[in-house]
Amino acid sequence: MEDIETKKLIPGEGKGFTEECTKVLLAVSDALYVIGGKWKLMIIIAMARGNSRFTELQKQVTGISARVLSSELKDLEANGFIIKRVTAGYPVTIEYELLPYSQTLEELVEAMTRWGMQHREKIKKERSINNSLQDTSV
Amino acid sequence: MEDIETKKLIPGEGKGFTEECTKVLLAVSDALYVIGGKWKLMIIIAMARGNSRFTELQKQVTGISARVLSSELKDLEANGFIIKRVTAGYPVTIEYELLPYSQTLEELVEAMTRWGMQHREKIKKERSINNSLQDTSV
DNA sequence: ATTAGTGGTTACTTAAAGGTTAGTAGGTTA
DNA sequence: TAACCTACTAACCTTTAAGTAACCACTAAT
Repeated sequence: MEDIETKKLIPGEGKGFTEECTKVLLAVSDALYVIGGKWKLMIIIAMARGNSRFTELQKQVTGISARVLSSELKDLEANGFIIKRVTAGYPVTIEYELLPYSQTLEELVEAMTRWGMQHREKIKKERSINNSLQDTSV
Repeated sequence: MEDIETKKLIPGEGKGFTEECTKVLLAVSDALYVIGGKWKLMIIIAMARGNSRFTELQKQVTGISARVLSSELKDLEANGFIIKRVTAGYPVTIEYELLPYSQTLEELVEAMTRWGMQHREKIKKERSINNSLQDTSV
């Protein structure tokens, strides 16, 4: 896919293309470190779709518990993706808002969404083929 | 970002834009389920860069243990990303090859790589700003 | 006064992921 | 023959992620 031309071997280093590969590997593991895990992207997506209250998020992101949502929101705030906004008033309202930095994830989220949809389709097709071929097996 | 027009509430369902959001959420969680975790993408990247032997992969994907590499390779094979090829010969050689389906991940991997690099830069900048502002704090 | 909802926190527990060490079965090197 | 390399696997242990349940402070309705 990519062309391998640099190939400047450090004396003592193994066979070729280690450095360029290592850079990519590092970047991907950085990304996974910050937005990996089951919930972080899901919360950001739900927020991008208009959910900003704690209970809204808990309903939209099905399966998440209050404890996990709470701690994930703190992580996301610490990493500069969201901000917690407390509005004083008769009922104090708390809202979570996306910060501009969360928009840098758009491309990634879209790519992941496309791939996930595509993959689900693939699995569905495979299952139907398998079912029609061997229907009697356990 | 996206326009909200469908809004066909199922009677009994909550307030708006739940379905479109749910689709995206489902797709993303599907993707995370298959390629999430610390290692799967890293292994695919290392393979795309020319590594095909077990020990090569273990060297390139720094930090992975033999046990984990072995089980991840099995997962990747079961999901149709790679194939294990055993070549009979005086020393039997075992090679792992990417299957065409792994190419569907290209867009996603590129997006993740770009984001990861960008993020590392951001952190670096933030750290240098903080250091120059308050250097004496604990 | 009781009940219910919001927005959490804390403590406890379980489940999953990953690491460590050792060992095996084959082959090669010296 | 000993020591080392490849490609693992098994057993065991630690760490992290996530789930459960209870509880708190506040509001609002009955």
